[in-house]
Amino acid sequence: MGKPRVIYWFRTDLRLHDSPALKAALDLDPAVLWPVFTWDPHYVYRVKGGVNRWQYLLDCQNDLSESIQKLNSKSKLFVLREAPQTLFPKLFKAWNVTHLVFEKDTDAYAKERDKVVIALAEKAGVQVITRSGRTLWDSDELVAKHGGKPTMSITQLQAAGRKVGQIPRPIPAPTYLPDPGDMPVEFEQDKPDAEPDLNATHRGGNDKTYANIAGPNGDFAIATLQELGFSAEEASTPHRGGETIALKRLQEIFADEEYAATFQKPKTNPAAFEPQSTTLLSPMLHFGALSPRLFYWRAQDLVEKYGKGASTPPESLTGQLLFRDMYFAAQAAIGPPFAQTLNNSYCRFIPWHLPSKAEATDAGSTAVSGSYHVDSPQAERWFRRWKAGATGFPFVDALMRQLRAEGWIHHLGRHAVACFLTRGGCYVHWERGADVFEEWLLDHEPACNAGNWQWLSCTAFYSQYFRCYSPVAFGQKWDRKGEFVRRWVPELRGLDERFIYEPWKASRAALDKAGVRIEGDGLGGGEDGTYPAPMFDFAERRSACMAAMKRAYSIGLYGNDDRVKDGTWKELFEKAGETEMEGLDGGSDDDDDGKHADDAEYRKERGIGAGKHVRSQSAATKEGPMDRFAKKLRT
DNA sequence: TGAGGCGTTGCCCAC
DNA sequence: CGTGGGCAACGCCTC
Repeated sequence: MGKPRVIYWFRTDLRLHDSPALKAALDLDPAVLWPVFTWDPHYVYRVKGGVNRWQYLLDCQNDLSESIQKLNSKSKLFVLREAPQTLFPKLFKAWNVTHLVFEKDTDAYAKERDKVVIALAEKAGVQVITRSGRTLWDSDELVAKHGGKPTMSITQLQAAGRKVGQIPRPIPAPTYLPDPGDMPVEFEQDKPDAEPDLNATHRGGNDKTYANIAGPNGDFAIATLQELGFSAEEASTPHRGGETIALKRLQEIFADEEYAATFQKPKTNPAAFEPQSTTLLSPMLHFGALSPRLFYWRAQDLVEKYGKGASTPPESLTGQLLFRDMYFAAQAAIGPPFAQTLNNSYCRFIPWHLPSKAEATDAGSTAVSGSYHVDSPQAERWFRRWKAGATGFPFVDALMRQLRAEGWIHHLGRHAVACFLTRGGCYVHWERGADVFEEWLLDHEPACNAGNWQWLSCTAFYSQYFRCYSPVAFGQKWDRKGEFVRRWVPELRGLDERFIYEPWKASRAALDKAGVRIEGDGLGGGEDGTYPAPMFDFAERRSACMAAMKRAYSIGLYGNDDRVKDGTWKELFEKAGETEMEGLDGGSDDDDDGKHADDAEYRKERGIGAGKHVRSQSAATKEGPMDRFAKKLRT
């Protein structure tokens, strides 16, 4: 028996420091080691993500590859363009591989994929070694110590964590890497099915990802945005990825000992920009360019040194990392339904507008499909305006525009827009908002995204729905002068600070002076110099939503309830006098364009009469309530 | 056991 | 400018 010939498979651990899996690979004392990344078509085609996130991923890969080359000039990150499920059996044979080593992944798809790859490796006589490294503790161990149940609060997470044991200290980056072996790829390439391509709109149709298994030049190079079919010019974020930047940023954060030791998340400013008030390290954690345990111990050691006056979990820096582990462990226990309401026994059923369509899965259960019912044309329009940053509420619009442009907004900003879309304004399903965040956030982490949307919509983790973010007051609390709004909603730049959060209250003279007209719905590229009136009366929507939440809580259904699946939930809500619910929204201020062909079918399927409009607000005219409100205030 | 206190991050107004 | 109570009142944990 010769020395091991090892493939180290990089996935969501694009770093050299503190990698338990990489250490395990090197502990084998390999004769050869191939650092490999495979383009998995699931992420290329089936997970929606804008250009900014692809750029960030490539940043991380490029930086890692350079770091590998510094350790061994013969090596680098070798990128292969094929699905791992078909590629690895061929590589095992062609490269005469003895071991496959990788860091455990935690997401639903990745777990299934890895199960397949492990089975294929065993069949080929290749030994598989995996290590946990994505979280502070192994999520499966946390669940086991928590009685097999999801961790639904930070105290539960901490209790489970104490039972698992101390968070491991970070492992230093390796100081050497073995040479890679030969890399023949004279086998047939299995090309994936490129349809459906959820990123087609971002990609522009020039995708060449799978043209050549070893890349355009046959040298296993990191892909370019161009090769993946994206236009580099469309990348609009200033945030760039990579382990080198992550470690530098970590140094900077901890160089300011007072900032790091006394950090209290709820007291950081969501309207701060240049510089932002938090660490910007969440995307680095997502791509594995930064180890959460390195971050944790830097913070914890500092807090102990700092002594009195240091902040504590859950508000402190370490607290933020604990929340991340809480969501990962909740996801580990609940499984795929964690990302949805349906079949999720920990998620309340609320009859939000724009509910997901369900489809049967192989397992015979049902899962959400990504598309949704347009039960209310009005809610659909509110949702589109929310996504476009054209709600007419400047603070919400600024946040949504920053999110689209930069792929990052402050955590409290996420709270404000999430509350607004769901329980505190539009009464639109949290899964719609989660879809948008998935597409735009650089740090999109399925577990954290689903968990936070459930939190903010008061469907799980949190239940104080009467605490509602105001799109006006919340922004004002942090940024009285409206600098953040001016940065992202330039059409309002010249407006007096008395009106910057409520332009509908400005006089004609004040609007003229600022060079802005309150006009249109902000969709379809509106005219220059206009900004829309608010799309509804917030106070009215706030109380309608709160009353609806109260009824939904008293009815008390959860996502796994049979009545949720068979549609009989509707009777319960009608009996309770609910009007703010899917299928019962008149949406009468909207002349629907008939694009939503499923409407009629959906109403029929759920037994909802098309003419049964029982909205309390008087929206019988084309003029929305806010228009009247604005007029009243202007005169 | 039932009551009381607390929970990462609300708003508004009085003082 | 900071603080504290009311708002209307959830679920969970503790005593």
